[in-house]
Amino acid sequence: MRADAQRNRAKVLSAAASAFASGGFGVPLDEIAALAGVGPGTVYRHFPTKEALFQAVMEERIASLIDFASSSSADPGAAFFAFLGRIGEEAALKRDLSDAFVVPSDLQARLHEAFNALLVRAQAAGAVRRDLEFPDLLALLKGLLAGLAETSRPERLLAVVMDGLRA
Amino acid sequence: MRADAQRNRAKVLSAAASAFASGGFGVPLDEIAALAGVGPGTVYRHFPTKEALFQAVMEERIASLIDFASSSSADPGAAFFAFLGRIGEEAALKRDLSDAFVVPSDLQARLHEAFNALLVRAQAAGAVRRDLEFPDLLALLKGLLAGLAETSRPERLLAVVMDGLRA
DNA sequence: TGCAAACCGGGGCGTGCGTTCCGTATCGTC
DNA sequence: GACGATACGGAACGCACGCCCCGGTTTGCA
Repeated sequence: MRADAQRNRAKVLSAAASAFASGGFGVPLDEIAALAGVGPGTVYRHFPTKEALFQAVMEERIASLIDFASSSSADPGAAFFAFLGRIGEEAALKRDLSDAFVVPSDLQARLHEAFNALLVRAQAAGAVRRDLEFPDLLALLKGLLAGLAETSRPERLLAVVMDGLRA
Repeated sequence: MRADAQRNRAKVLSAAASAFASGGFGVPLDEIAALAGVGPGTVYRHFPTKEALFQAVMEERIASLIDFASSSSADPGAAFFAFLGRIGEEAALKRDLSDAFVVPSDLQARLHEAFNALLVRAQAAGAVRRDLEFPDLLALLKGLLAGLAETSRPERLLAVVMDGLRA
């Protein structure tokens, strides 16, 4: 790969990271290109589609989330709520995390899987109410994340939902 | 008003009601026109803008909601949760209710006001946790409504949030 | 029944977006 | 230093949407 191409790829990635973080997946691609000091065509040379760019940006963050979920503590309940808290923190700062649950990709699938595992174990341990299935939790989470992005005190929302989830 | 104009206005309103209910505010206006068996121009003859049409459709439903909130029972806590339940029921059936909280209009303002009053009284009565202000509740509700529209068991989500809201 | 006013339909405009194309500039090699 | 391959930029395309306009039709009153 040519040196300038490598440079531009990096610039695009970093511009996309900050643009997605503040505007979510919805930011126009032209805006990302402008922020990177590059034409839209250049973006498309490096990433075949907008979703691919989004996925590239989210890759390590999601992987880290999944790690966090997998390397959970012994207490399933604590692990579940810690994960929820972590997601909440991050979503309050960066708008793109909530889109990572919505925009389809294999990242999304892996994230769902990890989260589902946490839920099942927490329910088995009696820490989370049992009358809740994963799709319900997902719908709730999507809504919560959307709400987190537009309130000034995300901890409150998170606290409400967490309390509601306890068995 | 000419007879055919009256007929068309009614057809547009009823088509819009069903279109908004199943697709939310986002449904293309051309789709509503087609459903009414009418051209887009005709829709704009009767309603100056898409938002005006939406508002016309929601008018009585929102008014009924506000009535429900105002003519509340003696117990502030019960009134608050009954209102929440009512909203949840309706939002589970019709996707447009959640947009009524988002699309700006005087309906939106009146709805917010009524809901805020319920919250304040329920908190004063000790039925709802006090570490929550109206904007927080609103953000939570928006998210919840968005989630309700895409889950198969809306009662679960509603139950979680309600339990989380209790003092 | 005839005529003017009101209304209808759908084609068309402007906008914003994701995506593609291609003439031009840049890079790396001989 | 020159030449081929590679990458760049931004103009252009296709699409979807909200909204407007105008030629033709329908309506209701005289």
